[in-house]
Amino acid sequence: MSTSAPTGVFSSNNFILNSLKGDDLERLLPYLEPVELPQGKMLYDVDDRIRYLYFLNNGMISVVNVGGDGVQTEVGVIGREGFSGVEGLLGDVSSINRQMIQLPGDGYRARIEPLQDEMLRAGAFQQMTHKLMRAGLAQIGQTSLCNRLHKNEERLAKWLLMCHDRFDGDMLPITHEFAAIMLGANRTSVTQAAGQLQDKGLITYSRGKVRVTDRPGLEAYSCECYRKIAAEYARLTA
Amino acid sequence: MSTSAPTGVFSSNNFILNSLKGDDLERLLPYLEPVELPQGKMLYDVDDRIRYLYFLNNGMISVVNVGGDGVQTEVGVIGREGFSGVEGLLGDVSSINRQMIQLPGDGYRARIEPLQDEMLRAGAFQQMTHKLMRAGLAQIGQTSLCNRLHKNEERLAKWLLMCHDRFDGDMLPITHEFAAIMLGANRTSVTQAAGQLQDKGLITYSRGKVRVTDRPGLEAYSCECYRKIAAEYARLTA
DNA sequence: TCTTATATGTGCTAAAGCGCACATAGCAAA
DNA sequence: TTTGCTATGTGCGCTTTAGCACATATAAGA
Repeated sequence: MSTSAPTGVFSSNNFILNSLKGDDLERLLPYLEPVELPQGKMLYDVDDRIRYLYFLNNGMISVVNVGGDGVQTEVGVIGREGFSGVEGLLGDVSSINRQMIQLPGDGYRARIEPLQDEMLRAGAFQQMTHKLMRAGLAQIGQTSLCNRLHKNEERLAKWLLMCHDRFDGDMLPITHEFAAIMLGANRTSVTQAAGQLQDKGLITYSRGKVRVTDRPGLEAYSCECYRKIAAEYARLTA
Repeated sequence: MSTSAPTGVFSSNNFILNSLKGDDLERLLPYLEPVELPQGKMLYDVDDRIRYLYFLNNGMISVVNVGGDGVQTEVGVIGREGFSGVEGLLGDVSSINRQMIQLPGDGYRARIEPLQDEMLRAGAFQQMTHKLMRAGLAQIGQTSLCNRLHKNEERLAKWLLMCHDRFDGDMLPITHEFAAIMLGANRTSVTQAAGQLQDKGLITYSRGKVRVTDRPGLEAYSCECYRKIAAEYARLTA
């Protein structure tokens, strides 16, 4: 808290912060505060005013839409490849959806105001944000198709891969219950699907811990949506 | 073609063009060409280079994601409230998805280059585009949830309402077959759903013509997604 | 060790929707 | 009028998944 602004050499695992150099970075440094992000922490709920943007070094945010009767579905995820709260930079600071920490981690946060100013400059931050929105549009569109057309088992595989990409280690702290909420599916259906993935030797799990044991196999089994989304984000850093 | 650039008083039903005044408008006028948009015309296919942006006065574009095995689902629609090809303004001119004219109409098109320049200016066009992207993110997210959680009949109602909003008159040129593709559903399932909406007195249809006979009833029957999306776009012009 | 909360296993019924086959009906061109 | 194409109606079996209910197992804490 007290040593909020990193000085001198700055380093981060966040792809966006990492891509900034010179003045583009210098202007932001004073506003970056390190934060710990515990599992379950809600960054924004629907219609909340966005005050901070979060740049993760590790961990994963679930971006969730909420239906009229309280049902939810994840429409996208955010990890070190991006930052949360982009919509706050688009002329209105209210959050479109619910965003919460799905996998714990750490990163930096910055008040939204200096970043709004940055968006008015045709600089590196604006450019990266635009690219990120492009990838975000691709992700959310592909997820929409996936939600409609693919089976729970494939969607679970895809989702575990996306988690695995953004979290250090092979052991993911995830319960069937939570995965079900994210996938917009029934808990028993997820248990069914997870059981099948386990039978195929792709994962093992026990009481809230899912271990990815055969990453290539999981990729092969997942629907093409995983690859399409990953490819879109790979272009960000290419 | 020859009288491409409207001069003097300019008027359009397109909300974005309409919102521009003074210099912000003047800079674009030389690039605007009137276009007719016949049903079925493909504006961009996946990975196509985006050369023109389309500003509709009337009609509707379907934004469609395409799966590995050729299956498709609509992930969003565009009418006079926006313009097509926003992703071309985000650092890469390749199209993320397939975009085609679902309901015929007319409008203007402009080469992408002057609009890319415009995006580097903190002017009215950039501002409107940002707001539009915000609404687009909201639409596509809500559609994703809808695709996952709501029944075909509700989704059909929602889709017909979105068509109705963007097309002049109550008679929509739509076949069950085409609606099925857009909804990512079976043709027979759409026939089933359409039959039920007709039984309820909300629509009538025959051979590629769907007539909305009870608009308020259709709104009441549709899932909340319609209202949420409409509300988000209403903020654009508020 | 005992207790308790939570995570997972499993069995059942039912609904939704797919996928296919085939019938019929309306429209248009010859 | 005839022909043919396209749009819609309909029936049926099948898969997936929802939605329950309840059993069991594991971890954490008293």
